[in-house]
Amino acid sequence: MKKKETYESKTPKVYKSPKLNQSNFGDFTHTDYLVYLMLLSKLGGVDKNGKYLQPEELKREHTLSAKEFGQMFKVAQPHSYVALKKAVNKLLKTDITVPEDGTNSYWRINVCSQAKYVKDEGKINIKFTDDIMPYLKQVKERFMVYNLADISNFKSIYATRLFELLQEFKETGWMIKSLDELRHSFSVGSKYTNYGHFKSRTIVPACEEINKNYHMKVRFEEIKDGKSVTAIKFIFKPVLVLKLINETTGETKTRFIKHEKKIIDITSQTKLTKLKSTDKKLKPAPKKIKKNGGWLSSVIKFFRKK
DNA sequence: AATTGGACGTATTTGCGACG
DNA sequence: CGTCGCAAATACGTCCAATT
Repeated sequence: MKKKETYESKTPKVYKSPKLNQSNFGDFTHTDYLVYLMLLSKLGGVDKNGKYLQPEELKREHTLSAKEFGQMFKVAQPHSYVALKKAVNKLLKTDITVPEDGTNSYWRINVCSQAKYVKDEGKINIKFTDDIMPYLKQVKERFMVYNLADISNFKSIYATRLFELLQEFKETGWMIKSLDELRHSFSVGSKYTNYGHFKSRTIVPACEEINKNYHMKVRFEEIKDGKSVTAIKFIFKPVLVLKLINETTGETKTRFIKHEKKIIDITSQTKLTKLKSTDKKLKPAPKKIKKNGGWLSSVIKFFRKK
């Protein structure tokens, strides 16, 4: 029954460097963005030993079918074709903007150099550019990976983006972003110049939607400089990190205890009023796990300095 | 004078079924 | 697999009155 040497993860995962994660994606609609993410999930990967593949080893050309897209995001059949078609246009026309380290400059890069919609087969072929590859380099520090399925229930792009941003800090439990950074990552452009509008139309609904789907308890505080808000501090339940040590071999492993997914009652889904804080608490992670084939584990929390 | 929050009308997206 | 077209849901721009 057990299968070894899997090259492709059964659950599609998105691999990104923080910079790519923080990038601005122009005028992608939510569906365009999902197509882009799904393509990214085909790009990254691990080898048979579970090691991340480095850019040189990655395949550049990928195919995405309307069917698999529809299944992943529960998009009705006819619509997924249209979605792919439109996304092809966007992917070719739009470039993404990535902040450069230590400066206020931005790089604008194209995601793909070729894209085609294969008629009668309902799929797209795209070829990623050289420019995006460095951002897929798997460096240990804060490299982020998450399951595509994790975001499949989000309806708004801001929820998706906020969720992605929070993934970088999932072990920390909080994240501070300046308004400018947020506006950049949310790609709002010149929209919502009024802070109140920005808040009520992006930050608040995004937090609500994430909490609707996960026991994550995201909330935020406004950080003010004088009277005006300049940054937002997001606070949420961090994931637990289990460090496993094999006493006999001295080998170590790391396990993450993710946020529990909420089960959404489909019957009441149409009009979800604000969820009361009767949410079940996260199952407390065991402080000690019994010896299990030589693996002894203890809970270690990691803190990261900002 | 400049900022904010609410409200409202319009434009854009999305969901869905019929159908070829 | 793919098109069409309509209805519902969201997103967005803008105006206005209250606030500082």
